[in-house]
Order: sequence, then C-alpha cells, then structure tokens
Amino acid sequence: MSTTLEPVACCAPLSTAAMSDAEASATAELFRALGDPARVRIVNLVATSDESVCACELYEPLGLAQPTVSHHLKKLVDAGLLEREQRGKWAYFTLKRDAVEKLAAVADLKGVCC
Amino acid sequence: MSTTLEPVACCAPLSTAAMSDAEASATAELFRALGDPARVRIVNLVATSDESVCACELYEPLGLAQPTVSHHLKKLVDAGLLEREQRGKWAYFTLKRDAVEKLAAVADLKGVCC
DNA sequence: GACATGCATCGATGATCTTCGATATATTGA
DNA sequence: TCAATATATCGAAGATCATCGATGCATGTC
Repeated sequence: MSTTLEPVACCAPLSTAAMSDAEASATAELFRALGDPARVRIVNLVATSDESVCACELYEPLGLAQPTVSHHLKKLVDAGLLEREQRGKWAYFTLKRDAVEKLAAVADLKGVCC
Repeated sequence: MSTTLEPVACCAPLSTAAMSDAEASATAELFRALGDPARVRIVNLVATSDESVCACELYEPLGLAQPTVSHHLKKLVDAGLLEREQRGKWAYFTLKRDAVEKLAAVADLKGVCC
C-alpha cells in the first residue's frame, strides 16, 4: 500500500488547456461515478439529509437489494464523493467536502463559452 | 404514475429536495455522457477551441478510428452538450450554451455541505 | 455521369456494469 | 460462547458499452 508515491493525475476541469490522457481518464471516472440513477439518488439523499445517512436507510427508497446498494456505496466512496464512517455494526455516509468542490470545478465551463 | 403530462423530467441538481426517479435518471444520463475519457477529451478540445471543431480534427488527437469518434460525438450531441453543424461534407461541433449552465447547476452541491 | 471524400450506420467482439442470491465477516447482546 | 443483525464479498446472469472494419449516404470535383 504505497502512500507516498502516486501523482495519480487528479481530474481536470473540462476547460483545462492541454488536458492529458490521465487527466481525461480521471475526470471521466468522476463523472462515471454519478452516471447511474441509483448513485445519483444516493448522493441526493445524503446531500439533503441533515445528518449522516445509514446504509440501512437506503434500501427501501432505492428499491434495491442490500448487496446492490453496498456496491453503489463502495463506488461512491472510491470516487471520493462519499465518506464512510463505521458506528458499531452500522455504516454511515456523508458527503465529502472535497468532492463538492472538485465536482463543481470539473464541471465548470463558464468563461469558455458564456 | 406520472403527474399530468410530463415535462420530460430534465436532470435535477444533486441537491434537489425530493428528487424523482425520472430526474435521477436524467441527471445520471448527463453525467454518463461525460463518463468516458474520449468524450471528456472531445468536450475539452471543443471547449478550448476558439472556433467550432471539425470531426476530422479529432481522430488523430484522440487516437481513435473514425466510426468510434462519430459514435462519441453522437452521444454528446444526444446529451445536449454539443451542437452539430453541417458545412458541406464536413461536420462542425461547438459547445451548447444550455449545457454549460445545466452541467454547472446539476453538479452544484454547495450550500448543502459547505 | 463518374469518382473522391467526409461522415454515419451496421454488425460483431470483447469488456464492463448492474443486479441479486448465497455466503462470509464483524459487531452486539444474551 | 452462541444467536442475531448489519454490511461486505463472491459468483453468475443479463444488459450495456466501446471499439473498429465494412459499407452506405451524402457532398463536392472533374
């Protein structure tokens, strides 16, 4: 588990001049994390909740089985959009603040065409 | 199920209260359009170009065959992100202004967590 | 009209993704 | 220690996707 090495090209805004392949891939990966209705709903539910959201609160509103929700949650955490916190046997999720800024920055195209 | 006649559920911001299934799907669709490195690069190339971009200018920088680029361009146009203009036998593409605003609005999560 | 060129469409292939039942792992309570 | 519960992981099935060669359809040129 290297922690020190890894430039790992972070996602670049769509308006970046001379975007590299690695940046394009990282940016696409971030968007792809939100490219599923279930994951959009999860982010929406977490974003509009005052408190952190338990995984068990998601199965019913999403209408998906527990393993499926777990799968989507993992993808969102891996993408850096959600933060996972274990409380006893429950898993709670919150929006990751970095992600909010990153997403807005990446999606920003203003100044390019308007 | 549907209300009266549907407004064709446009994508809703991630911070929308009580997001519907249709809105979640539309939002996911928009993100999915940008969920591929090739499409991110296309949008980037078009966004950073002063003038509209010819399809033929994309094959080489993307390193993809002509049918593949055509496929990606169609997806971006369908998603409302690019606008297609035919000039003689050439196809030119520009950023669609609506998309710029829509994307920024959908990706906006500020005020929710920060 | 015949030919060349730019792009879209078709068809096939291999990869990736979503979904869920079954099962494993971890934590709590008795 | 044993049973119950919450979540993650595994494995499989079906769907979707990216890719490209071959081909069709326009448009422009001679």
